[in-house]
Amino acid sequence: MLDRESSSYQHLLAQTALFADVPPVALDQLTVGAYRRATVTGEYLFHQDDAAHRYCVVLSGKFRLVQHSAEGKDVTMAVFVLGDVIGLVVALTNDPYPGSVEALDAGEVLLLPGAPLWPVMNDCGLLAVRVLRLIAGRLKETQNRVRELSVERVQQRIARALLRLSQKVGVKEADGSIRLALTLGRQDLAQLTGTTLETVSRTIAAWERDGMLDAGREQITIRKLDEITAIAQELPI
Amino acid sequence: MLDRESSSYQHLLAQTALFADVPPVALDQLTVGAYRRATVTGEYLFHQDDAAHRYCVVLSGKFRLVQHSAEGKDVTMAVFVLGDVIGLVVALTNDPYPGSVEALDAGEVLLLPGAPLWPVMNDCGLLAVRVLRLIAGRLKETQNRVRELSVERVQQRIARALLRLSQKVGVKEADGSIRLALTLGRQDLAQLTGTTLETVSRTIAAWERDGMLDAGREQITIRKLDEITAIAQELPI
DNA sequence: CGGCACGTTGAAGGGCTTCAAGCTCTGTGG
DNA sequence: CCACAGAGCTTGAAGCCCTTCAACGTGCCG
Repeated sequence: MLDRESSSYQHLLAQTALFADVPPVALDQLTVGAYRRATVTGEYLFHQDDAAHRYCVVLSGKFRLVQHSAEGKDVTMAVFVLGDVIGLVVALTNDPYPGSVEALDAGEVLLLPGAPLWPVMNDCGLLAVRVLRLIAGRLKETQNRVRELSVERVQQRIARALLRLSQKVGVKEADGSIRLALTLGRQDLAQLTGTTLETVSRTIAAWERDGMLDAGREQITIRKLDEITAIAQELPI
Repeated sequence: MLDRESSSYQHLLAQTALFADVPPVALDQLTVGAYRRATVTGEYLFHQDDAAHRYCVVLSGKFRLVQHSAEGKDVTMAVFVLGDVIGLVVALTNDPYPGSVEALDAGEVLLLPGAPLWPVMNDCGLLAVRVLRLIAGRLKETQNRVRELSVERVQQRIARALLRLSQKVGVKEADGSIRLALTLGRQDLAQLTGTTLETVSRTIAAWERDGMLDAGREQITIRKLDEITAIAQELPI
C-alpha cells in the first residue's frame, strides 16, 4: 500500500516537464517522504521568511507567489499552474522563502523533501541541467519585469500581464476568444503590475468599451489578442 | 610558459569567493582555453542577445549589466567588481546574454569557457552548491527590485541604490564618510532606479543641501548613512 | 579656447494615485 | 424568498509626484 502510494508519486513526477525522462531509480529517491496536500482558496502553502526544507509540484489548482512589503502592499511575483514547481531554489539552498505562496482556488500539491535533490542531480545530469535552466529562466523573467517596471507605462504593463496570463492559464473558447481561467480580481492585476486597482479598473473598462476584451467579476476574456499585443509593445509617446 | 600562464589563472580563480577551496585539478579543467582581456572605459564585453559560450571573472575595474529596451531607454541590472562572476548562468545554459556588459572604467577580466563547468560541478559538489547559491541570490535580489519598483517612491529607490552601491564599491574615508568608488553620473543612477536624470539631480541636490552627502561630477560621497537608510525604509506616509 | 558631456534649474503638464462615494453582484440567514 | 451584508467594482474629483521640455551653467579635455 505504501508501495502503491510511493510509485504513484513517481508517476506524478514523471508527468512534469522538469522530471520527465528522469530514471525511475532517481524518482524513487526523490519521493521518499513525499506526501500530497490539498488546499482551499486563500490558504497559504508557505509563509514568507519560513525556513525551506520542502518544495512542491502543482497537481491541480492555481497558486501565486506574493511578496509582502513593509508598507502593507503586496506584490505578486509569479503564478503557478499544473506541473509547475514551487520553492525549488530555496529547498536547494535552504534559504528562507522569498515570499508567501497562496492558493488561488481549491487545489492539490505534492510536497517533496529538498535534501535528496543534490545526490540525484549528481547522478542525473539531465535533471541538473533542467533545474539550472528553470532557475535561469525565472531570473530572466524577473529581470524583464524590472525593465518593464522601469521604463514602461501602466497600460503597457497591464497588457503584458494579460498576455503572460493568457499563455499560462488561457483557454481558447469556441468563438476564438481566450478566457483567463483563474479568479483574477482588479486588485490582483494591480499587484501583478505595480499599480492600483482603480487604475486597472479604468484601463480594463476602456479596453472593454473598445471590444478588446470582456471583463467580469474576477474574470477576464481576451477578444483581440493582437491589439493587446500591440499595446504591450507600443512605444510610449 | 604556457604552463606558467595556466597555473596563474588557477591562482586567480582560487582567490574568488566562488572558486575558493575548489580542488586544483578542477581549476585545471576550468582554465583550459582561458585568457585575460583588458578593457577600456565604455567598452562592451558582451552584447545583448549574443550567444553565450564564455563567462568571466573580474580581475580589476568595474562593469555593469545593461538591458536595452525597445524605446531606447537602458536599465542597469547589476554592477560587478573585483572577484564577481559575469555571465555564469548563460554560459551554463547556452542562452543568449540577457543584456550587454559595459566596462565602467579601465579593467581586466579573465574569460573562461563555459563547457567545462558541467563536468567539474559533477565532481565537485562544493562548486555546484556555490553556483546554485549565486544564482539563487541574484534571483532574490532581482525580485526585491521588482517589489521596490512596484510599491516604492523614487526617493526611496534612489536611497536604496546608494546603499547597495556603498556595500559594493564603498570606500571608507578618513572623516567617516563613504565614497562610492566608481564613476556614477546622474544618468547612471537614473538607470539604476527607473527614473530620469533630472529627478535624480533634484533629489541628490536636496540631500546635499541637507548635508547627507557630497555630490560631484560623476561622483558621490555618503556623509550620513543612517539618514539615507531611514529614507530607504521610510513608510510612504 | 571652444566644444562637448555632464549637471542644474525652471516651468508646464500629465499620468497616476489617492480619497470618496456609490454601484453591482454573490452569498447568507432569517 | 427577500433583505442584507460585504466583497468586488466603477466612477469622479483633486492633486501630487514625476516626467518632459527647454535653457542655461560648469567643468573637462582636446
